[in-house]
Amino acid sequence: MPEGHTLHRLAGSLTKTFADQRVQTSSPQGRFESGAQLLDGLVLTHAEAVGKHLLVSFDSPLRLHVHLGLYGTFVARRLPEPTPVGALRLRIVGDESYADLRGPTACELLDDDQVAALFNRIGPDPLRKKPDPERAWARISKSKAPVGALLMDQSVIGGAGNIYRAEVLYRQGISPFREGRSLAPEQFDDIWNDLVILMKDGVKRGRIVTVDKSDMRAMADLDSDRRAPDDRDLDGGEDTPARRRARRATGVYVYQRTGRPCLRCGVAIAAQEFYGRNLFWCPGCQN
DNA sequence: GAGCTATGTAGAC
DNA sequence: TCTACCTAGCTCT
Repeated sequence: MPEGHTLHRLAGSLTKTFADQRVQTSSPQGRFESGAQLLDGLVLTHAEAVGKHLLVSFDSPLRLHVHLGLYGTFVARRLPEPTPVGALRLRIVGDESYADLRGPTACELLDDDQVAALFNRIGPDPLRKKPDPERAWARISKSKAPVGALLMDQSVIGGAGNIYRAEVLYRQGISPFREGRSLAPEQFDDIWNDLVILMKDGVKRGRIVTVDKSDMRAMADLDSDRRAPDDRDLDGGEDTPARRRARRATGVYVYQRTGRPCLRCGVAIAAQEFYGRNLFWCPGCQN
């Protein structure tokens, strides 16, 4: 389930697996049948990511555009290919491997103009080679919208999602409720630079870890009471699935850690629905 | 095995 | 603002 780092990792994996191979494509589910027919028999040249979008190029003017949405998957495995099961939108078969795409929000073919339009509507991506953070700052510095919402807006910054939003604001001690225009330029620079570090690390690891090495031990100690009786009584409530999830998430400071004490100030991590998504933050140290 | 939830977006209204 | 997308990991029974 992807933020930008997942897509960049996927693009690298698809390139490595299929580059310069003539591929067979099909849409067993039928929802991408015409597109799969157009791609069938072409040479896949490379894949790249921009924000949370994936673009796959072939020896053709058309490019495959995929957005995985909340629960799409695109997984490559070694041949032999198994019989398709369930809602399989697209299968790509190469010389030694195949890849299955399931449940995407977008799976379509784009021409050059449409690809250009896609790039235009996505903000600078911290994982691209030469992103232009000034574009993001131009939007944020003029906006009355809360910075917690701006960081999730893909036209402001491409690729950051709910976890990176929560974690980078915590790491920089900035309240998600502050208006974008109230940030100092240096604060934006710190957010951007931290995103670059965290997201690159996410690509490398294949998962999001935002806790600094120097805090790892303290976080583990903080969570060492996983089965302690008072764990159920942080705010007087019963144990819940959310709380159990939170206890497992030791690689992050605030995301899905509702009710757990903040590593730095001890105040309970807060959560609320915010612009239709769950927002997590520390009311003690994010101002 | 059933039920719930989630790292997201597009499109309908 | 609501709904579709229809996966997959987790918990509960």
